[in-house]
Amino acid sequence: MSEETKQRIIELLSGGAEVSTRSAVEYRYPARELPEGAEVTRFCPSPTGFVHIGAIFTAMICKRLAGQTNGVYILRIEDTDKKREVEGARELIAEQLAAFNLQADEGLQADGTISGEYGPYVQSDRRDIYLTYAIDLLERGRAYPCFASMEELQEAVKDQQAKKLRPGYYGEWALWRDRTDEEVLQALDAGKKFVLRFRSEGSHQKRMQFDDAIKGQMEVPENDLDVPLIKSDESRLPTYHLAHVVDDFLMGATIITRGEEWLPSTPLHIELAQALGIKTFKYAHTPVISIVGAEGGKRKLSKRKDPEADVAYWHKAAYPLKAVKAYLLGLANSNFEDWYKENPDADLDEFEFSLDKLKTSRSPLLDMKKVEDYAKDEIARMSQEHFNKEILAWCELHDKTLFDEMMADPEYTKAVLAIERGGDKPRKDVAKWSDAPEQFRYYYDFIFDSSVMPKAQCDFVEEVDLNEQSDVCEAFMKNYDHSADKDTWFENMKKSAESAGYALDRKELKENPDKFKGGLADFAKIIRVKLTGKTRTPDLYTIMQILGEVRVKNRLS
RNA sequence: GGCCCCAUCGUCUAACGGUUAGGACAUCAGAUUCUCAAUCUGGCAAUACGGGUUCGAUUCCCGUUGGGGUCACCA
Repeated sequence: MSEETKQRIIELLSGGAEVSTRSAVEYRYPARELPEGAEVTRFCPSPTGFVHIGAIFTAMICKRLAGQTNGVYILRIEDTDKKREVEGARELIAEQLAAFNLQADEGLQADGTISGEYGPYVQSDRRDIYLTYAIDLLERGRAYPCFASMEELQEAVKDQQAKKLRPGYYGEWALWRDRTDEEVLQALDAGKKFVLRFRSEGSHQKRMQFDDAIKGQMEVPENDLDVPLIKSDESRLPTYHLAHVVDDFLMGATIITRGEEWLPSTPLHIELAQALGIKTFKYAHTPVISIVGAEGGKRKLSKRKDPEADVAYWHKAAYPLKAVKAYLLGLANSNFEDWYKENPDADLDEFEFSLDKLKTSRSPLLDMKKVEDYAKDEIARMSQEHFNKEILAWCELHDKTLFDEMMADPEYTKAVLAIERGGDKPRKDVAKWSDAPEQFRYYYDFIFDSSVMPKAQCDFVEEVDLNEQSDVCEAFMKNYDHSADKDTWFENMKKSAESAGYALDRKELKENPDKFKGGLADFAKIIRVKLTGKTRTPDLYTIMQILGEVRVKNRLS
């Protein structure tokens, strides 16, 4: 291609503006002064308004890798696709990462500011930099304009499929790879849009090798695709491929941690780096988190079908995020679980993370039950103070009625929230803060009375005869003494149960089931449901003590 | 379809070529002076299949089957 033609293209790409030379750009990005072995990692989400749980997984790995080597963890925003960008998404990403304690050392910060000397950290702000490298490639004959329309491209793919050939823009299918200057000039004159494509020198017949820090030694065919480097629209923004290589080179990334879905395009990225004359990167392709689909079989966690794929879900349900992170860490490193058991109070960042242990992980399935298990443990271990704070904070935001009731009598609420917490065997019935209403609303008369009958109670009413219910309550109240201690209280309940026709001895009940209306457990169940509207609660004595005599009497009579 | 990755309980996983194939979650049973998801005890539960190599294979090799990823001017 003649110099003249190249100049025309450069002018079009840059819009006539001066474009820096590579050396001028690279001068602004000096080598980092970091200790031996320090890793510079980067997490690069797109601002689509959706943060995938798998992204948190990858971000966590990035942060840990940098953290434990005294390196740098960069948060870069990849917004080269303006069509997909959602307003406010950038802030959302920063906030959600911060909530997981995954704020970056460099780049976008939780408060929306940007820090670091290797910026800009938003790709759309780096357009001219990409242009510099694209033009460098063009000048050296490693890039060329392609004027093919979408239709033509699709046509070609159809053709390839019909001929059972590998689809793609390569070899003889690379429509504009070997056009003459005249043809290019003609297209330019006609004002046709064009993308700047990479001129690959690879061959699909030849094989190449690279080492993946997680997958190990890989051997794959070379890249031979002439992929687009710069898009055809007036933004003149680069594609991911160019942006990745340029940014990570300039920012001094030492390891590219990214989802496994990038594995197939790694040969391309390696060739691109070579074409630019820069050192190729070390890659670590992390497994993708999956879920069992309704159709059966594993599939990628999808944004539309699985609410839990979106990190917003975890925030909304208000799981303690440390637990979610612990679960994720356990997925990544199987020895984490043991470590965590031994160091339950340690900061998760103290865990020595290893990429190596990810080798056998293949798109693990998200196990909500296990996450909840972690969450319950986490909450059970929390200090009472912390627990109260979280519960109240959630209620204030999401259940104002309950919150107001709680605040109306702080001492009472304090007692309610402390039930069966602490000690060796704390209850584990709260897995997320949004469980609060379910767990605590029955302690408050206003809500207990005004709310529709809780479901447990509705079912129960159908099961147990109404008269029987009042008989049981009556019998119970006859012997009820609010000031009695627990043992006495229990003895009194037994007395009441017996007089109402319930068996005290399980064996006896088993032997003569017809002689009794039920066992002591059944008796207690009726009391429990009348008192709380639930079939599962902490122990009755404690509840009654906290509710107080008046409430107990009101509810049981 | 081409290319790539992967194959141990339902799930996440552990096991220098020699283990009664281990753990965690889930599940089931029993225990705990009333419920319970808490606690304790116990149970069920896996090396996809077929060939090699080897005294010996979950482990190494080959094939089959199965699953996943990817083949965009999306990242």
